[in-house]
Amino acid sequence: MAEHPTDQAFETHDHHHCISSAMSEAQRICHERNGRLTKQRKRVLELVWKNHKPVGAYAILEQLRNEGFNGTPPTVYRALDFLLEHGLIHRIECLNAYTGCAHPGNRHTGQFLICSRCQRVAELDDTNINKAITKSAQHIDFKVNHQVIEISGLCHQCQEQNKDG
Amino acid sequence: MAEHPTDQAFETHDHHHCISSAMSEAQRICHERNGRLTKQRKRVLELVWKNHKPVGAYAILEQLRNEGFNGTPPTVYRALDFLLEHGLIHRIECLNAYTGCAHPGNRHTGQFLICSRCQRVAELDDTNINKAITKSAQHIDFKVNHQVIEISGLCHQCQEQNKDG
DNA sequence: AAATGCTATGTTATAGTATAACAATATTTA
DNA sequence: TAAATATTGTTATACTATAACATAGCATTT
Repeated sequence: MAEHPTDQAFETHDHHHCISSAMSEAQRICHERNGRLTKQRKRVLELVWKNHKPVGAYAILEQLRNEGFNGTPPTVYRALDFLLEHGLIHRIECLNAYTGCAHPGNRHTGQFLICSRCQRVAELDDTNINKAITKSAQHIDFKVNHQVIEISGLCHQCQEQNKDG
Repeated sequence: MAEHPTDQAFETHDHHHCISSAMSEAQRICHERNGRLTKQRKRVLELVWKNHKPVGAYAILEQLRNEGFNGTPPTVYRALDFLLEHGLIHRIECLNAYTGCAHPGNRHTGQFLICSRCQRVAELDDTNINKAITKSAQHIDFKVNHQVIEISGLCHQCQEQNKDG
């Protein structure tokens, strides 16, 4: 866990690599934990990883239907629940949407920078933020279980483009 | 803004004081800004302040109806929007619920400790958390606009009571 | 007071997000 | 194979939020 772990989501990068790496990681993790990455779950994970923009459950549903999968809300929510449980995706509360986990393995809570212009989300895991929160919680003897940290604003690229437009 | 501003929400306290202080602050702020704290808006604010547990829009709606107010969703959401705009309440994203702002005045973003056992929420405004986030965002040139920081867990009192029960 | 413009509320309908409950099927284990 | 477990199918419904347009209230000017 770096002090300032720059996520590449806001930079130009080969996203195919993100996807394939996420998928093979998912395979590995599920195997390790005896979780079954079924066809539908796998496809939902791929759709979530399509890009770095969080995607809503009903958008996933529509995609699945287009592809001939069975599609009703429970199908999608079950797959999402599975993926959440195994730490393969995160839910972005302020968007009611889901995004691929950048560092899957065990269920953890991330910190998210959300660009309100391009919709991309970068996942951080900044030690200093975690420390500050832990310290503040300890101070009033609050036992932390889960964190939602979602920072909205403008990524570097979108700040530049706003100057142009 | 203290370094560890202990909010009293998790401590036993005279909540009538919270309410009356919140209401008079609201009056003052609205007057200052030429915002109209109408009868309905005022009543919604009171209901939000009923205790330190965030309350959903439809729970407010039901209360209003019981009291003979006109009640449809837009009525409630409009009141909530007004109160949010004037920094008198906060929305808790992970609960889809609303809670009174502990330090009203200008629209700001708080940090919330949410007890998953007693449902009470304490609002913090911890300098170190803010600093850590600012620093992390600056590092990748991300321009922060809004923060959602919601920490779920157990408050001191509920940790104790879990040992008993 | 009447006319005007603005703010707030009323009203109906609908969009968007998520889960309950039970049936059927597939997979693993005994 | 039978029993147990996990996954998926299916229908219905709950919960959260907003769009769109009509009406009413208040403030300012004339």
